[in-house]
Amino acid sequence: MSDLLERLRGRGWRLTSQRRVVAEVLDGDHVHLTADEVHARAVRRLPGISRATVYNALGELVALGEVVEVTTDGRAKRYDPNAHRPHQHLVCSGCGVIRDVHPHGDPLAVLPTEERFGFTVAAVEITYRGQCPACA
Amino acid sequence: MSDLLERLRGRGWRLTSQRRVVAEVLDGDHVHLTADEVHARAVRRLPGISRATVYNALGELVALGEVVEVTTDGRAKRYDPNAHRPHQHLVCSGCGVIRDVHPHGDPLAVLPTEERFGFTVAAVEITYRGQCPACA
DNA sequence: ATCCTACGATGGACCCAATCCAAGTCAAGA
DNA sequence: TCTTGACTTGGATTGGGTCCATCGTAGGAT
Repeated sequence: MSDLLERLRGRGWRLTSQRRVVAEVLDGDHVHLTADEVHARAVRRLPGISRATVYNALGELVALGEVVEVTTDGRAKRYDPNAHRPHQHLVCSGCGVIRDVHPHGDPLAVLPTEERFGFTVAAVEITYRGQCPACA
Repeated sequence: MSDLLERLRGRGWRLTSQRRVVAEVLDGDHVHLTADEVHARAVRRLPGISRATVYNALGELVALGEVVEVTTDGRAKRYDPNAHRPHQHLVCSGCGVIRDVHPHGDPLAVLPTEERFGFTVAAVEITYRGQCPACA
């Protein structure tokens, strides 16, 4: 975590108590929190921190590549702090729980050139859907 | 299209002029429209059709498996009438244009058993991201 | 240690997509 | 043709997110 804060400072990120708390919340649990959940946890550590500030900090962390946004349900975006380890997501259609998963091979490789329509393809996001053991 | 309407009637779908128009709009162009875009086109054919009705009809078509919802940008959901031909999506990070694509092989097969955590995996959604020729 | 100032935080208004609801309408079976 | 339960309507409401004017402060300069 201090690695993260150091990295951010090195990039000219002004280190405020609010930003520190948001970064700590994301680092604390290896989960997929919504912005409101991040805000709720941040408030516990720093009462009075505003929702707008949390949104700002999350947006900056995403822009800096430290956190990735995932939208698995068409509702609130979720923030995944595991940005430096490439992975995909497995989502339970029943309860919505999300697990990080690692498919075999390079997911980009299975898209043939003639199916790329001249695009320069840079990234791929995969969502596997099914029922978790508890919901099945 | 009349196939679709017949199929829906066969399933007890009460065929109203509004539902007919929504189905026709989706069938007309092979595109990925937002609910508001569907509404705008539906109004041209049936002035006065309400947004709520369009949302209702779209939700029913999705539930019936005739249309799939796609959320590629965290904003408005898009409705893809090409539900019976399995495919994935290639999205331009610049202009947002969406193309249907067909990767090689079975996308489910690349997820090893030990990465499924006991889930019964039923479906997979893949979004490839890159720059289209015009934006590159 | 103190000052300066540009960058960050605040919260309340605002926006967009979507859903809800009570009242009115109508498809289609009898 | 009648009847009725399913469908439509539009206006209010919700949920998630953004905007903005004002206030506060991190951290470099002195």
